[in-house]
Amino acid sequence: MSSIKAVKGTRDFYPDSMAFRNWLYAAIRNVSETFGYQEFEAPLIERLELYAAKSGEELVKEQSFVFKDRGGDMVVLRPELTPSLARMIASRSRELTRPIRWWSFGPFWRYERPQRGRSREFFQWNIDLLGVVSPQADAEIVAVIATFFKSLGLSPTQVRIGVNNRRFAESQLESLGIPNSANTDIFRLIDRKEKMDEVAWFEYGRKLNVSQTHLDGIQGKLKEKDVWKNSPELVEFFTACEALDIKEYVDFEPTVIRGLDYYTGTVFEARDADGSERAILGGGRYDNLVGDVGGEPISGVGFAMGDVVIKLVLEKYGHIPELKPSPVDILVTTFDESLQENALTLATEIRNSSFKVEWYPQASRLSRQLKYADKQGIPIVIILGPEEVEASCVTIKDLRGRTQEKVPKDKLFKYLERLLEQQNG
RNA sequence: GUGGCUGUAGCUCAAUGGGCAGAGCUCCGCACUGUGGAUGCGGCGGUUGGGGGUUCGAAUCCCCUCAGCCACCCCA
Repeated sequence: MSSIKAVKGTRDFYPDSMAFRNWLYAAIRNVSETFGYQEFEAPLIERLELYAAKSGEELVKEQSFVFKDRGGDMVVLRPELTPSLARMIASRSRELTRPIRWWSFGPFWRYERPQRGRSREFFQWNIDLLGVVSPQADAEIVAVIATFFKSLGLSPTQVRIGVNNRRFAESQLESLGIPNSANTDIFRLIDRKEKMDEVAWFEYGRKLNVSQTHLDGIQGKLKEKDVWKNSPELVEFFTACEALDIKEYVDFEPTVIRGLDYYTGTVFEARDADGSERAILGGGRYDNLVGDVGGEPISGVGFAMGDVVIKLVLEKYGHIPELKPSPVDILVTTFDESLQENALTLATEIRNSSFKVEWYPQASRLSRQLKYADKQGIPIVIILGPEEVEASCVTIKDLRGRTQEKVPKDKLFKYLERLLEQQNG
């Protein structure tokens, strides 16, 4: 038990969890690039003022790591990426070719009580499409999500993407005679609908000074799953989803509103289908964000996904593959002390032919070296003992099939190539 | 920030009502000096999260504190 503990809410990434993180990163990169998005990164600390403009007030005031630096400036460990993105876009807004498709994967911090699905330091995938305003653009971002799920083996019965539109929600409220000025509270109320039982929900509504008539009206509206057909914007959105072949993942969900204030149009979130975990990701369209930090207004649509909940969901459905700890495919054993140099030379030769090779760094018993290869998930072991040296060959053992063969040195590389192709194929 | 549950070996957990801190797994060694996730034997490993209190005696009871988990809040 070490006496110095890790900071609360942080996680140590030992090689096995690092392997998962990199696997997830690779899947994210793959999907992002499939749709033409370009990777970028922003600073991990920003000036406090950057978040003053928008973000939910609470996010910065209550839930961020804020410090005074040595020069006396207030800085924040970034709790989210969108303001940084907005700043970066704003400061080059004339020279960036539009549409802008950017994505990023990096660490974020929020000063909250850690619990299931939530830590104080987490990794987040952000992806945004800026400079184009259309339901089709919104649908593309949702298609990125669906494609991502598909690529991980998550089926439409396992995960769902709920979509709504804030402007449409506002018009629905107007039709009930609810003034726009009440929207912040009402949106919060709507956001809770699925999470509370009916009695508690009405109670909460009354606390917000919403009349019984309005509460009944809202409850009624939230039950109508087809009202989106009255919104041309949503109709176009769902038509685009069909063209993008993702409709099976997507629902109209009137209770999806999202917490952050800067969303203006389409909003969406993805959840585990049975709703037992917190939201996997959330996002939507924001119209004015870049203008708020001093650039020309540019509209965008995007989302953020944390690494914690998606991992829980993938674990739940058994979609995380066996990730082998070692990055190499080949282990060169050391037979005995006298052959140590031979082993080193052999490992170097193989490495120089651009294979990934690990050398066993001492002359332990052979069974021990084989056990090591097993545990590290290294599929191929090369044995170079006196017999092999005598015959100028090596023994290549394939741990996957429990087979082995003596291979002349001049045919070694071809043989290895063929073995490893089998693995990838 | 509020409330609840839990902290015992690297990990998972035991320890009758307060009476000698244990087991499994892991790790290391040996059986086994040319061949694997098996088996057997042995070994390493602990201020019982930390601090204080009650007691002849505390892993056990009480208080404080820290951490983890769960719910709220909020959200990825």
